[in-house]
Amino acid sequence: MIKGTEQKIKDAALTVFIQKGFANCTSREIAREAGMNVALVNYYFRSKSKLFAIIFESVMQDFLKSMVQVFQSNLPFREKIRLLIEREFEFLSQNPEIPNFVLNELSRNPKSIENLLPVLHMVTESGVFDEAKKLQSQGDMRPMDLVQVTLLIMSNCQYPFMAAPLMKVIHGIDETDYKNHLTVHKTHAVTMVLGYLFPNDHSSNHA
Amino acid sequence: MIKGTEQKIKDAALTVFIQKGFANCTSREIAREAGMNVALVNYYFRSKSKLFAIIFESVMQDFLKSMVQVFQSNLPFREKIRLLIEREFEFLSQNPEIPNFVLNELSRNPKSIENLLPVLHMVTESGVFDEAKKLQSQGDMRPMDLVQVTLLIMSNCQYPFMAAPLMKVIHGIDETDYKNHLTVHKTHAVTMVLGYLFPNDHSSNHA
DNA sequence: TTAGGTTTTAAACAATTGTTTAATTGTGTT
DNA sequence: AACACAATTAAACAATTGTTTAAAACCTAA
Repeated sequence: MIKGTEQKIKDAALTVFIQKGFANCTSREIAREAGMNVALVNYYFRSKSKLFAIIFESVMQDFLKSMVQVFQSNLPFREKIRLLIEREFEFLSQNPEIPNFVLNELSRNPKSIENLLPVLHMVTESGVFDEAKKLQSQGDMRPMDLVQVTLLIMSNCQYPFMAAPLMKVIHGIDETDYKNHLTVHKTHAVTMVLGYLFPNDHSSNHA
Repeated sequence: MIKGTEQKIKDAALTVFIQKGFANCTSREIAREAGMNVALVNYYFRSKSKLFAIIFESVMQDFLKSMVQVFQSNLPFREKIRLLIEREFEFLSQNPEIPNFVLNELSRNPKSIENLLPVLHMVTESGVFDEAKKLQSQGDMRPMDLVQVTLLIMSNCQYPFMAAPLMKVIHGIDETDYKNHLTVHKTHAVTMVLGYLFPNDHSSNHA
C-alpha cells in the first residue's frame, strides 16, 4: 500500500519524537526522515508543536485503549492483572521508549494530557477499580489503596524497559543479554505482583 | 557562608538541568538562575556540554556512593536490601526528578557514563553480589539472576517518583495526596520485594 | 490544451542558540 | 598610587531554529 504524504510525516515524527524527544530534535530532522522539505511538514501540520501534540495523543490513545480492552474483558480480576502485565511486556518489547516519551512530555507540559481526559475516564468507567474494591472487602485481595496497586503493576512493567541503558552498564551486559533478562523478568513481575496482591491464593505464589 | 561564583553556577545548573533537561534549557537560563552574565558561565566551564557533564557526574556519584555505603555496612543481606529501599525512598522524596534526569542522559548519550566506571565498580567490589549468590546457594534466597534482583528493587523505588505526573492525572489527585501515597508505598515496596526475594522467611511477608 | 486548484520546493525571515571578543571593573601586591 | 592579573560584563559572532513567502511542479477536469 502507498502511504500519503500526511501519513509519511506522522510516521517520521513518531520515530524522531520518540527517539529524541520534543526539544532535542528539529523540524528539518523530521522532514528529512520523511524524505521531503521542511515547509511541507508545516503545510500539513502548521507547527512543530501541533504535530507533536497529535503524535503524543495518538500514542497515549493506543496505550490507554489497550489497557481498557483488558479491563472490559470478562476474565476474573486476578487474570485481568496477569494479562495486563503480560500484554504490557509484549507492547514494551516493541516500543521500549514510550514510557520515557510519555513521562517526559507530562513533566515538560502537564497540560498536554487535557485532551485525553475522555480516554482516561474509560479506564475509570471500565469498573476495574470497583471490582478490586469488592475483592478487597471480601478478603480475597490485600487491602490497599488502588493508587498503590496501579503503581505496583506499572513500576514492574515499565521501569525495566526505561532503565535498559543504566542496567546494561551496571551489569556490563549488551542489548541481547538484557532482552533475555527482560523476558525472564516478566514471569517474576507476574508472580511477585499477583502473590502480593492476593496473599491468600497460593496457587502461583511460589515459582 | 558565602558561595563563590563557580559554586553558584553549579547550583544553578543543577536546578535547571534537572528541571528541564539538557536540550530543553539554554545557557542564558542557567546564567540568569545564577544571577550573572552568560559569558561568565563559559568563562568557568568552557561550554554548556562540559558544564552538563560535570553536573551529571556529580549527581551520579552521590547516587552510587549512597548505594555503596549501604552495601559496605555489616548488616545482614536482607537488612541491606531493606535499608537500600528505605534510603532510596528518602532520597527520591527530596530529589524526585533525578531518575528521569539520569535515564534521559544515558539514552541521549550512552558515553556519558564512561567517566563513572570506577564508581560503578565500587558496587561490584562491595561484595553484595557474592553475598546474594551465597544466600541463594544456601536456599535462603529465591534463586534468580542478580539483574532481576536489581530490577525489582529499582523499579519499585524509582518508578513511583518518575510517574508522579501520570499517576496524579490517572487518579485525579494533587501533589499533596500523591506524596502521602508515596510514603505508604514505601512499606508496600519493602514488604513485597523482601517477601519475594526471601519466600521462606515469613517474619515480614504479610503486612 | 489549458485553466484552476493543490502539492511541493527553494529561499528568506526573524528569533534564539552556544560561543567568543574586547572592553570594564575589581582586587591584591609592590 | 600604579601595576598586573582575575573576574565580570556588554556586544557581537556565526550557526541553527521554527516559520513564512513566493514561485515552481503537479494534477485534474473542462
